[in-house]
Amino acid sequence: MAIEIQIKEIAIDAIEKLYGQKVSPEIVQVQQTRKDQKGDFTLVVFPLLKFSGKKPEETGNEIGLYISNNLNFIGSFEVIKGFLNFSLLHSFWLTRLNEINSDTQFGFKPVTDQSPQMMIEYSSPNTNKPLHLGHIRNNLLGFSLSRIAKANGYKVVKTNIVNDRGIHICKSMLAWEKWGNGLTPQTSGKKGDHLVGEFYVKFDQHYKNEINTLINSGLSKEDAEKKSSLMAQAREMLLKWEAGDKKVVQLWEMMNSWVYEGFAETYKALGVDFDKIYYESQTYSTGREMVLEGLKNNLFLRKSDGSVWVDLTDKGLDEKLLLRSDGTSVYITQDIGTAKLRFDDFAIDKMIYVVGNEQDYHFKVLSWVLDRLGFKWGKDLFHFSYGMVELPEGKMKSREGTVVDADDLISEMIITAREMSGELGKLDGYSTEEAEQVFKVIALGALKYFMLKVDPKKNMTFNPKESIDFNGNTGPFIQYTYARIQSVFRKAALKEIIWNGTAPVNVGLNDKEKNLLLSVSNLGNVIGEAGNSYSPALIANYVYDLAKEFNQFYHESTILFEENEQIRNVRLAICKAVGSTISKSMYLLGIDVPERM
RNA sequence: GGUCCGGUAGCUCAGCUGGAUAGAGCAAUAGCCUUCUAAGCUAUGGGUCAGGGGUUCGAAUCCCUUCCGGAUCACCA
Repeated sequence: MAIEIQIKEIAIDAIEKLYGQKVSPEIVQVQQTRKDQKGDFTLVVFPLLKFSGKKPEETGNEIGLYISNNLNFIGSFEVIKGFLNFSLLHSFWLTRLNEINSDTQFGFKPVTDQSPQMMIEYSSPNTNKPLHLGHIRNNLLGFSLSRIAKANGYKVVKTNIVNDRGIHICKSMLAWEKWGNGLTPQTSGKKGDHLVGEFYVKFDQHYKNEINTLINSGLSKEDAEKKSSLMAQAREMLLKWEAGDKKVVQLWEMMNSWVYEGFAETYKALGVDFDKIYYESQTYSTGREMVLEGLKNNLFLRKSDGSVWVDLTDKGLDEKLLLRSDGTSVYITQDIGTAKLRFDDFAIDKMIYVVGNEQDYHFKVLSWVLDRLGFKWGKDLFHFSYGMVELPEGKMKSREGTVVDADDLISEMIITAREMSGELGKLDGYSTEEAEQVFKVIALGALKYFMLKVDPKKNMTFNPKESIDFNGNTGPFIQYTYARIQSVFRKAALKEIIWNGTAPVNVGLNDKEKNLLLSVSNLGNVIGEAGNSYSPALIANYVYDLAKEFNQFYHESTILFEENEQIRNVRLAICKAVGSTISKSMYLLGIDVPERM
């Protein structure tokens, strides 16, 4: 049981015994003592004064005495300005340290057949262009969430819905037919998703030219858009696709397969993966059937033009279109179908969608529509909404060429890591391949940590030139701390220092050592909290604090040069616990830690 | 206009189930590599926690309000 809770329970006892009053638990606040004060845990006395009817000093001392008499791990206590500070016995901390070190799953809950199942949807790309910075945030969040959920005892299914059909991919297809000259990823030497993306851009350019020409010939912008022959051809292609036209479907399959090869490469570089991928092309008709069935059951309404709507005004939302007047499906239709297929495929207890906050409204609607269709999980679906990634100049705009491409970014990061490592020259004993592997780990560590340490719901600014640093509050700093610890153990072996892996419990601890133990101990709780609040950022910030504290400790204290064997063993045990905690936390963020760097 | 989300140091961000003197990093300045990795450590400067009101022994944190920024309210996805 967490120490805070133990103190709290005894405190409640104390008030009843001392003052004859029953207090509710939320009034009793136990927290960690501020770093600049003596003590480990603090009971806030102010709210208890009305029960004691005495001054803060006196009340604190009475309760403090009761608690230290009833909890065997309290070493001493003092009352400062209405705060009752407890110092715990060193032996308690050291016992705790040994417990942590002997528990390889410390902080992680086991997953069994009986565990609830959680499905997490993330990534969800369109197949007409390559992944960009925004997708990176999505993928990293989704992947990290899946690991956090698993550490909290969920069976996790990672899923992806690929938006592989629709007008957008038809635009790329049409451009390729018109101006592609049979170009393929092989003949062009380009990554498949980038190639297809280029044709999407090409379509857009030609379309704009066409519109401008029409406008110059005297048409209004609206009429020009209606008269555009390129757009008409793209639409026609979509209709042919829906009708199963052989040639169109073949082209579609070919170009999508290029994109998938490209995506696979990016996903691999990012280190994310999926257990089950759904394709919109396979789910949208199910969605349409469900809407029509709902219409039959009077859950939805059909307007005079034939379009189908859901009225959610009673939920504070608007009317929302579910099927177009021509009977074709819209964006949400596909999500309805996908949801049904998923729940048919898996016994899902909890469904999480990792999707940007521009779709907050969409998911509110989806939730109610599914509820109305009779799915008991509809109301409970969880939209993990995250903010946009912006550039210093503002939003990314493909039109202005300010989109930061995922692949470009990753390779630039690796180049920077390589240069920096070269300058520092610490990997001199490594082969080229080994060193290259470490550069990748560091580069990705920097990128991932940067994206994950920010509160997901906030928009974040990404400065391509300055943002990603390798110093300070960064992934590499934490990785570095881990590498240092590993180095200590390598050196210990070289020096033939014999250590049985445990800390002696009869040794005193200095403040830094105690703080490190506290931080390690906390991370166990934080992992659970992160599971409830779904926040990789929580873990990221805690693990940074731990790494920072360790680096300070490392500079202030000797470890292997410590002559007192007992103290040396305590410090080695702390190194072990910190290293293992860092690696577990980073694992939850999807970040690897190197043995050397 | 309705709804939702944000506003904390020059910049990027923590802290938000109310607690002690609001924290990091970057940037700036000054130190520290013949001791376990200097991607590090130490020190200095930097704040009307957007403004105003309220609740409270106590507010960056909760409530109300104003201002600023973003998102959304499509037969787009």
